[in-house]
Amino acid sequence: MPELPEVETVKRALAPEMEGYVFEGVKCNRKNLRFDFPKQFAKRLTGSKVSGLARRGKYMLADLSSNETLVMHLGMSGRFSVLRPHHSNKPGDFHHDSETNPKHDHVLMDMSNGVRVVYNDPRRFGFMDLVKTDELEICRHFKGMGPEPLSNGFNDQALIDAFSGRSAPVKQALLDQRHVAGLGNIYVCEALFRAGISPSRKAGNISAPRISRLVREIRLVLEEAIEAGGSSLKDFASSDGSPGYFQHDFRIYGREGEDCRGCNRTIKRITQGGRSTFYCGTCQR
DNA sequence: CCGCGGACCTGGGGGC
DNA sequence: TGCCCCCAGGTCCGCG
Repeated sequence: MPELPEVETVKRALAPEMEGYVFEGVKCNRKNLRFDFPKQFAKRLTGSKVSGLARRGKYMLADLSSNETLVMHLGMSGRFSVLRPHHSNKPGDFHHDSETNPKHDHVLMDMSNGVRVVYNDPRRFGFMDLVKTDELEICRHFKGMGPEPLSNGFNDQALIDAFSGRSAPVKQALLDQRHVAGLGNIYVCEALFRAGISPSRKAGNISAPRISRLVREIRLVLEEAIEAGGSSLKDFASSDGSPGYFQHDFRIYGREGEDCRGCNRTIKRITQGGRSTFYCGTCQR
């Protein structure tokens, strides 16, 4: 369920388990996810140290001592689990995460601190890649990607410029990672509701003050979601360290037929670009 | 270049 | 119990 806040939460959960440690063994249980794994994937990782974890949009990045960066995308259903050796002391005997079906455990990463990081992804829309670190920004994943919504590069003028002349509905424009990075179906719905903007309105037809409001609400909703992820992380860490995903309290997403919090009228659902959009026809114009 | 529709996958839930 | 349809937090590609 990975939009920006979920990926950020996963990154924060994995950082203490991976940063500063070496890949001692890596195993792929199949040759591809959405795409083939890169050539010699496991071999190129093995023996390299993770100097740091980072995030760009919905991608998680692990900078390596080999001067490559491991690029990871969770698609729709990707999850990481952190497994620790069983108390039995038997080497290789790992506690199992009951939440996920082990037949979708596609990548196993054994770190030098004894932790095993497992990537599980039933739908296999996720993928992993290895890119030269100094070419990260020009690689196919990030070339043309828009600004980070929580950075200074994302501001009123940036979104005005990005939307200028666009006839696409603002819902679609916000999902386009070239305009702003990291938003997905949920947080686009939430941000548009909070900003009082109809998802069907043409992106190029929103006044500057309303774009300014949208910029502010995008930031706020993402910050709140990251905050919620941080608190759910504490709960998970006490059990098996599995990052997991959290239920944020959405105001509009998934609430078709319920009363709008703003006006008590019924929340509607439409389809845009083949995906559900939830909105209030009264509060959003 | 832009916008749109389909493709890629598996699993869960509801209706019959 | 099974079957069939719809739905799901993402992107990539090819068409007009």
